[in-house]
Amino acid sequence: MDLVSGDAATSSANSPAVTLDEVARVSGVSRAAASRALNGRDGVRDDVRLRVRHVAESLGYRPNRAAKNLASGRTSVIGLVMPSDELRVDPYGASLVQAVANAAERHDEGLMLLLAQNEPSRAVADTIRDGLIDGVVVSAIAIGARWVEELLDAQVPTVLIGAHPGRPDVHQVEVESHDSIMHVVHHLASQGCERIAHIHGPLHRDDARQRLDGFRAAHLQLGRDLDESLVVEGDYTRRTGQQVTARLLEQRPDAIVAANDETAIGVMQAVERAGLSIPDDVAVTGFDGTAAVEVIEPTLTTLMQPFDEICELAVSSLVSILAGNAVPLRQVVHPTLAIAASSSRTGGTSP
Amino acid sequence: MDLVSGDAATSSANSPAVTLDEVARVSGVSRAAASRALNGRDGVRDDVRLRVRHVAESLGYRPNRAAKNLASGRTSVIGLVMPSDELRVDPYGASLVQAVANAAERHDEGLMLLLAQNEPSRAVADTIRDGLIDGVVVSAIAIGARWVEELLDAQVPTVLIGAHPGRPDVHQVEVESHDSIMHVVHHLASQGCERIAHIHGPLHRDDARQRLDGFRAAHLQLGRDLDESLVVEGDYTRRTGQQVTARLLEQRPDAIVAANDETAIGVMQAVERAGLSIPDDVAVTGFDGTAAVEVIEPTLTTLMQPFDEICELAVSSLVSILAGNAVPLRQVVHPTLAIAASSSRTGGTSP
DNA sequence: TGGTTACATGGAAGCGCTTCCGAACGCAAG
DNA sequence: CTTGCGTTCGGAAGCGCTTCCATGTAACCA
Repeated sequence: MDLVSGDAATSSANSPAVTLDEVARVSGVSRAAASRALNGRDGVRDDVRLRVRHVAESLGYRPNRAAKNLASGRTSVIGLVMPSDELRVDPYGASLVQAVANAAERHDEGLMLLLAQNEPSRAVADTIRDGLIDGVVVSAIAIGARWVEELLDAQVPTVLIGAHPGRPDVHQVEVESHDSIMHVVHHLASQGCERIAHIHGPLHRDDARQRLDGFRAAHLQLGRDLDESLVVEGDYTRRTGQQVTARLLEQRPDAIVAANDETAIGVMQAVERAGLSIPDDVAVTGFDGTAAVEVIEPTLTTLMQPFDEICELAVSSLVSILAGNAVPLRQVVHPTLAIAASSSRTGGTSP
Repeated sequence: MDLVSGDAATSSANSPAVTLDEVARVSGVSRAAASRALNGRDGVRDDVRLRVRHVAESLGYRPNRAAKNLASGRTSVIGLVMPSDELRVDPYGASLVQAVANAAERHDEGLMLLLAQNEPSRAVADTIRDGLIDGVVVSAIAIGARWVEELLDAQVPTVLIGAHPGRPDVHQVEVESHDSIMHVVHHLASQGCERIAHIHGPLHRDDARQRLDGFRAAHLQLGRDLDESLVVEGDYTRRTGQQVTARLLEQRPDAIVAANDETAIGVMQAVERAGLSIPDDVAVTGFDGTAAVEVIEPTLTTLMQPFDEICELAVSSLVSILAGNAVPLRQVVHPTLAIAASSSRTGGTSP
């Protein structure tokens, strides 16, 4: 087996790397002025700024991040914190990572992945203290875990993706759930569904509670009595969705509103296994709009989370906070109801 | 609840951060000596080193990464490069990210996510030149794309996850595919399967070709003539697996070896839709062992990639390369055949 | 015209760390 | 008692950047 000696220690350097000094010299100004010109600080005449910028570009100048960081105390790197498993287990996590990565890139911020295992708050806090990152975006999936609370207490600039009413002091970007689920129930009703069931998420999570409340509210609005045996608990996983549905079917629901897509997929599997047809025997809806729903059959009616919008908002808020600007603590984003085959009965009223 | 548990070690924003100077002063040595002591460089007596280390710990000293980086030219952060979509679309990508993140943490390296969109080689190269990261792990998924080739040419310390025979000059960690697929075919034969089909991946990828070759080799070994109409092309996606299978079933295969799990899941859907039973009418096997297979029914026989091992190897190799050590260019890791319901016929010989 | 304000500019002081290099020391050999 | 060598140590020079501050210049009003 052939070896290669790692002479790579000099990694970055094939060319000698242009420094700010050079840019300044070529531009005929001081390093201080050049710095100001390039960073949009004022104290530089416009023509000088333009000249410096032009020189920088033509020289292919790229500021050394480490130096910048050391001098300014800012890294232009943000962290994304989420439970280690989530990424692998739920497509929601993957969608989130991707969207946050894109948003970060758009804002010219690096993205460091901080997968939280057992006692991550310490690791994250350390990472920040070490000067590696400026702040973090924390996935809602983690909300409720003790380490998240610790992290929030740790004085680290943070934006939460997901609602966390227990911590109104922390910036959060949340997805409207209550009215959205109401909307879904109304849609199902319009399809002629009469016994609409709901598999909710773990109720210590606010999103789960919102969805359940919305489900109830819709029944109230429709003037229907809700059969409580049609409301059961899931845990956002496919497997549980499947198991719970097996039992739930005994209650003869003609529609099942799942709290998320993974659950919905489990529901569909269980329904089909029971020999019932979707949507005619049982309509099914989800929540999230992850890639998983694109490949399921029949296509799943779901509330599409605007991942890009959410993450863009989270990242831009964080950037704003880091810049010292005021940012609303709570920002709400609305999902889109994507009606597909799993809830479209031939006899139903189209919305 | 209480994060600020006493020691100055914990609070991040409040206390002024312990510097090397302080550690040195308290230890009664120069900053130079302290640096050497803490970094394991020699030129320090053992007792001094011990003392300094002890002081550093008791003070809760954490070196400022930016300063370290600026002075040393090393960042202790590595990048993970993969196509932007892959993370969202294929659980393989998610598994990989998670495993790499864990491996990086184990090696005390930060992990920066570099999701490649259109023209990322430039972005990645820039990121490195800016001094943000030392090297990259590149997902095989991207192999073949032009930007990868550019990246590989860019003198960036790189380890590829996946085989890339076209670039024997680049470090790569690959999963053995050829013999593994042979193994699968033999297993299917032992279950009484006689018309074994294969849906391979895009043949510009080496893993796809390896698997196809292994498939053929197994038939040779079994002394069987392979009906070429049983070999069809997929693209590693679920949807295509489904579409291709619909047609493939006309050839009356009694087993389908899919090139990866996503394809296999598509296959299973198509087979069930055709009213055939798995495994008795058609046995199905996959390749990867992502989380997706855990929730599919019937459980899928698959070759489990040792994600942790692969990524550990990739990261430790990269770290080694960065340290200037020699590392084998090609390292091969073996998957495990996990036999499950999708290929276990009641009449078959158990392995 | 003088006196003020307003702004543009460059010198220089760091940011916290690594590392080169010469000083100091100890010790064996000559 | 010297010489020479190996080792341990501290001084100091940066790494490339930001930013404070003193200086210089032009523009303004009275």
